[in-house]
Amino acid sequence: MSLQQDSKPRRPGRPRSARADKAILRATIELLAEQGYPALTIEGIAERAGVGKTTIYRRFSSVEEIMVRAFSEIDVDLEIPDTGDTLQDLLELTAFFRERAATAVLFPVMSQIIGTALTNPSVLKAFREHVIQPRQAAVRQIIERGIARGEVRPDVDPALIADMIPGGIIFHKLFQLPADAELPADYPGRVLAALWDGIKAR
Amino acid sequence: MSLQQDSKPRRPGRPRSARADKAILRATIELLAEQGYPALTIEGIAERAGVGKTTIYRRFSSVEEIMVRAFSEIDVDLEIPDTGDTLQDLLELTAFFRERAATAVLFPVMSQIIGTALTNPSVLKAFREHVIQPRQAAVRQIIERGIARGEVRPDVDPALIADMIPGGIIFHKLFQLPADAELPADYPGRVLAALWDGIKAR
DNA sequence: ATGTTTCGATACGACAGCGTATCGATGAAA
DNA sequence: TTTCATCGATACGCTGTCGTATCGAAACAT
Repeated sequence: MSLQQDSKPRRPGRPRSARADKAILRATIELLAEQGYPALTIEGIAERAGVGKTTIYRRFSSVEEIMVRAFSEIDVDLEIPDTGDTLQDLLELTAFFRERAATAVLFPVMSQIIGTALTNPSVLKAFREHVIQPRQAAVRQIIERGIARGEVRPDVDPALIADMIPGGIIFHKLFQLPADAELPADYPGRVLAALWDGIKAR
Repeated sequence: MSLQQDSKPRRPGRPRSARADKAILRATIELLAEQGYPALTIEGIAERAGVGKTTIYRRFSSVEEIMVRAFSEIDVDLEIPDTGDTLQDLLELTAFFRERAATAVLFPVMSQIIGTALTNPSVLKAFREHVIQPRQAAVRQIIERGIARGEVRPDVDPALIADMIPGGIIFHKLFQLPADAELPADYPGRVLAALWDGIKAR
């Protein structure tokens, strides 16, 4: 038995192109963000990625599979603020959320995922795991740190706050702002002003 | 000039069927909620409504037009609680939101609208005007009443609260709960517990 | 050099939904 | 009774996407 048996089976022939891999995933995210799920066809992805349909079908068997993979590859360049002050940490994290909600990619992608969730639960699942959960974990961690330091009331549910901060932001952008408008820069501060007195230690 | 000139032009021939009108709009909402936007085709609506395609094309020129009309017809059976106590009013209204979010119709329809908004802004607009705005106005009215009574801090922004309450609920249901799960009955109370100390008068 | 696999490109038949046209029947006004 | 738009039903050609097959060129191991 070779020691490399399952780590590097090394099949013969021309290796799969890593370039094509990236181009497919990139084209998928971009198409989804720019033109929406209905435009996300195999042929459309292939054309945008500069790749043959064959190359896609050799890797994936459906658009949904490509999306799931694309979300798995999203880099979570998410740093959890740690200034020593809970309110300041929350402010910085919320400002980061606002900045990302303004991004030309993340917000439209999320909207498409929401719409598609009814018929594609696996796509929603991947988005939850790779995009939503890290962000919510960041909120929870800050709150838990605050509780440990005595800055936050111990009976505050971190998960609830992790719903309300992004929930408020997303709702505002979805249903209040014009489609092309950005969230006001003072919105994070206003959200936290409404919440902080309810959760801070007394 | 006839006095009835523009109120009842009364064209000759067989009148449009009000029965068909209702069946089309009803089938549209149901199809959207059950199978999603991709399944919302003219032929699908016609079949479900028990109506000929001709009958639809005589009234609408696209699926989007039907959706806009369908939202305009949604009955806003929304009563604004008025118990004399602001927190109690908010609790009752939030409980109503929770109940509706559990509905088999409203929540999935909203999800489809969000997904479709990128390519169909007019549909989003109609949904905002006929579904979202009345609900947000209810929150705002309760808050403003509370401010007038001195129960709520005068510097609280009613619109912000009107974002955060439904935003938190929707976010939780979208990204936290399993697809078929209902919001816990105590969720409204927990949302308000987090907010109330931040907005109540001191 | 040879063998094997992937590359991008292209062609194929199948299918679904589009928007239009046409049908005889229906319902209300004149 | 006559007139006429609407009724549900059905057929039409068009288009876009599907998934598959096939091509010669390219890439890597032996």
